[in-house]
Amino acid sequence: MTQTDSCMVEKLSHYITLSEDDRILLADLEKEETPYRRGEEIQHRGSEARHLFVAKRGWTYSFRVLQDGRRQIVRIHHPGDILGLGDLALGTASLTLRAAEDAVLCPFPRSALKQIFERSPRLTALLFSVTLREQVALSDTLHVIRMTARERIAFLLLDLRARLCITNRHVTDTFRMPLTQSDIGDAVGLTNVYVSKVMTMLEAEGLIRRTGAMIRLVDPDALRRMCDYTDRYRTLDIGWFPAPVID
Amino acid sequence: MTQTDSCMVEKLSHYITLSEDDRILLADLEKEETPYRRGEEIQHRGSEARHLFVAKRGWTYSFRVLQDGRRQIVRIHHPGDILGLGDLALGTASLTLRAAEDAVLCPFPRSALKQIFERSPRLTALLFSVTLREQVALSDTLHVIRMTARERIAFLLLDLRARLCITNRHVTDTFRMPLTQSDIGDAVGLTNVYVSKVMTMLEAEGLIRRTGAMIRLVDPDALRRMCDYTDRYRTLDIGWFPAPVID
DNA sequence: CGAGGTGTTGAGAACCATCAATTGCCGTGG
DNA sequence: CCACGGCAATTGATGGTTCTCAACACCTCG
Repeated sequence: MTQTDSCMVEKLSHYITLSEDDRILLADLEKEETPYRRGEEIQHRGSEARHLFVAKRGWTYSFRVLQDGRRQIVRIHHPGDILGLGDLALGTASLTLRAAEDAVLCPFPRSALKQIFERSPRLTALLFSVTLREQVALSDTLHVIRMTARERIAFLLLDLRARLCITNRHVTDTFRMPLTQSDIGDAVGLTNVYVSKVMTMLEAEGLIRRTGAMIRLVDPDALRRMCDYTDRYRTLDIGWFPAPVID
Repeated sequence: MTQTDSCMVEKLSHYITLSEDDRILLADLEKEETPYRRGEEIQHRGSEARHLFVAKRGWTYSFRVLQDGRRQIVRIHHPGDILGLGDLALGTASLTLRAAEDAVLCPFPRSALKQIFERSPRLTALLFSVTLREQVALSDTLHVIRMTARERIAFLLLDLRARLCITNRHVTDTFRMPLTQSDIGDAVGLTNVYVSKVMTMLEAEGLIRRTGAMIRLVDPDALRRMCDYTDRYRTLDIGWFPAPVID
């Protein structure tokens, strides 16, 4: 039972040692499973945000449609992420959530968070920190969206890789990319046409290598210098956390 | 002593009734005061984020410098805001913090948060929610930065007004704007030159009116339609909050 | 009175968008 | 097995929004 079959627990254990009670609280979030097909809408902007989700399998993303029809993808979600937290403060979904490929999510009610807040200050602090880091990631996106197209693409690739490394330690420089070029464009503020042109250029320059749905960062250091990338996911400052509750 | 002389307490009281212990916990954050001069740097990106701040007087902003020297202002802070929360997860400041005008901040150590997490789940939930809303605000910024220059400026003005309304109920359509046009440009991804051109246009069209440092939104509805603005600050969903602790 | 910051205005250039056409791939159905 | 449709990616020509550079007016403050 202490065996980890949840990528969320695995992801969180990367930062602190979870108590038995913490694991029980977290297991509660993954009781239920719902599958979604590629392209399917999971939650619509404006709808009541009744529950949150733990991502179990497959990539998903949150986006918003501009008045002229273009999309802005705000965040790409991976297995182990908690989805819909941002809307907790509003009660209404501020973004539309969609499956980028076939995916499985675990919906859970908001009251489950109440349990966590009341029973484990330490786990609460961890969830708080993870949320804060998402915020930093958003401000990074805001920063990179003002750079040139090349730099934006480089940033996106490095960031995806860094995030995949947390749950999957043996991800090094090659990973699977289930997003279309339109998705990529909507994430960094470019058209699919220009994404194609830039990626073709990057490949011609020997910085990346594409084979099917796999992508390889041939020269990650060059990419990093290009867009001034810093990995936000490797560590988390837990110095200020409350001590574990003594049972 | 229950008299509110803190704009942070006033801001938070806008959403829930604070217990006596909550007020004590919050008062602890504002024990110390530090003044800053207009343009002065409060915290530098990369430095150790030793403490957080409560903004007491004056506008400040967090920004990051691009490789070519341009700035991206990520967030504009008003009195009553808590500054530096985002960096709590990293231990290092991810953004530089600067005073947009003469300002007074209250620095407090991270351990003060530990107190709050341990003693008041309800106040913790409130701080968590306020943070989540900042996150939504950031995703709004990401959204608006893909629109045209006119729309970006309209959004910024509406957003500033909505935020000022929380602490200052009688702010209606006229408010003081201490930011330079360079600041405004850096906040929404434009040059000071273009900000000037757009604002001159907006004024010629009768949408806004400038007199000195004051700005008046003459036709807020037209501005709202223009950039699809929604006010995030009026309410907060507190339905899931833990119950107050019984003393 | 001079200096520096702030805002305004104009001319030209750049980056990326838009539009359009083509290729390749895959799953579907005849 | 092949024809077909649709999606994804590619490539080229043209154009627009905003940037860059530059000059000037205004105000405040030393």
